Amino acid sequence: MTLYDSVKKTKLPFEPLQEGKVSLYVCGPTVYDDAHLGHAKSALVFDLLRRVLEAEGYEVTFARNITDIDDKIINKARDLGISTNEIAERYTAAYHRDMASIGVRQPTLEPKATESIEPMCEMIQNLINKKHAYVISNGDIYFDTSSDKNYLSLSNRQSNENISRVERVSEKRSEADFALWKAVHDEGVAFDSPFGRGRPGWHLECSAMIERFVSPHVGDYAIDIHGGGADLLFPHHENEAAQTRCATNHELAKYWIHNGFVTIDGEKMSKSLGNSFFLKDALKAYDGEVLRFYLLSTHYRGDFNFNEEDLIASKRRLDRLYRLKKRLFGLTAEMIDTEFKRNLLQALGDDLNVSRTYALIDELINSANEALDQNPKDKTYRQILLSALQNIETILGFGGQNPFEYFQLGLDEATKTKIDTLITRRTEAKKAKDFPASDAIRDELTAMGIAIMDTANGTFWEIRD
RNA sequence: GGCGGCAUAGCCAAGCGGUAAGGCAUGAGCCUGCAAAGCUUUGAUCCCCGGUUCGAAUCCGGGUGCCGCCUCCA
Repeated sequence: MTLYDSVKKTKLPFEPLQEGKVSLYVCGPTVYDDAHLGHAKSALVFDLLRRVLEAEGYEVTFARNITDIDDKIINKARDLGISTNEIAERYTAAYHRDMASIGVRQPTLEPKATESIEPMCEMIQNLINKKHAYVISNGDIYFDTSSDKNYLSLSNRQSNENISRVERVSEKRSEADFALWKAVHDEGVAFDSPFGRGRPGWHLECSAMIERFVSPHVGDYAIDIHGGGADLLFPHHENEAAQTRCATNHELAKYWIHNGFVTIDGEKMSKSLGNSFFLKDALKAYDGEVLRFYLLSTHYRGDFNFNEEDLIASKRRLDRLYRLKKRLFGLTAEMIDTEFKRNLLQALGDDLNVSRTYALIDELINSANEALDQNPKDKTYRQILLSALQNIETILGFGGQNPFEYFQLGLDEATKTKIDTLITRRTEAKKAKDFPASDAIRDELTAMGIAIMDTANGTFWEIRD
């Protein structure tokens, strides 16, 4: 397969460090608030990449960290009058719950910053020994960016001299130098270390965890693929890369993958604009699977402008998949190697070309409906179709629900019973050729937001949006 | 100011030099007691200007317009 490397700025054939194995690390959330649609998009992109790599036969080590200690967490804990642990646990659980609802699988490794202090200290010591880091009088430890001749090569910047001069620390050797360790002298949240009480810098966490928990330690790179949102390229990934390069003498990642932003009305979500859209709120209005299908529907590198019209159009597209699944209902899956699967992997293997992938699915649905109209009883063909749907479910993570329940989500049993009763009465009226009566019942159902469809196998119903 | 991305039918969106995928919406037809679902069908020369080429949405140059990073950020 090929992947677009956002550092080399070109699509490259993917060749893993180790035969048949892939190490993939993605920057996860800082757990101080609920996940928004941007977190969802990023998680979905790398969940898809992981599934595709697995479908290609790779053994994938997929790591996604949890930053569970950070100024934002500390501030929130102070505002709410509870401990940082409570905040971190609350939002870690929320993150897991929200991601599960859109079909994001748990990573194989999920290291937490607070449980990785020791490897971080080891890396700091290493950097100090190699003169890549220095301690200032208050105990803070900084990375010396001038000591890394490749600094800024990742983000392709010329110099960092024109950055804004907020919070000037006079003892820093260069404005570009960043903290590896921040000494804590009061009663604040801190960890014991060989450098005294303090807290680790954010950038350090990823480098140290990768080195300790993820890297297979073969070849010129720590891991195969490092991913994250496009806004992390600088300074976060630049700094990670520098730390790893200087501490270990190998580069951090062979491939860098960055996903585009989710925007609302064309603008990036941010606290200051007040246009954050939390995933949990989206889930109140839309099914998690529909959100997955929608958020995954355009290429991961481009920005994604979230809006309800497109989401509804997207849902209608997914509906077609489930209507086909209805037509196959009752068959037991019996996996057949399909040409469809090869086509699917070929499209996805081209830097996750989901547009082409979705088009393949649409074409499958179209040709399947046509063929089933012609020859509804072709058992072999039906098995092939079912296998294809199974492939979609495994690789793309949607289409796995019971097709009847998919169209009936959110309705209580009493309503469902009422609908069934009305349909039974209508069927009787139809049998008696009492069409005014049967149409009146259909109007009643329509008013309830229910659409019905008569088929050879009986009358089915769906919720209309 | 520095760096980067994007601009394709009403909307979303592929395309990576050889004559514009797919979906949603719309109009028409088939099917249906009538519908729904399904099927068929309807529509763009690709932001503008110049260049390279037998040939460009695709390459080069110059514009215009959006967006992002450079501060915590998926």
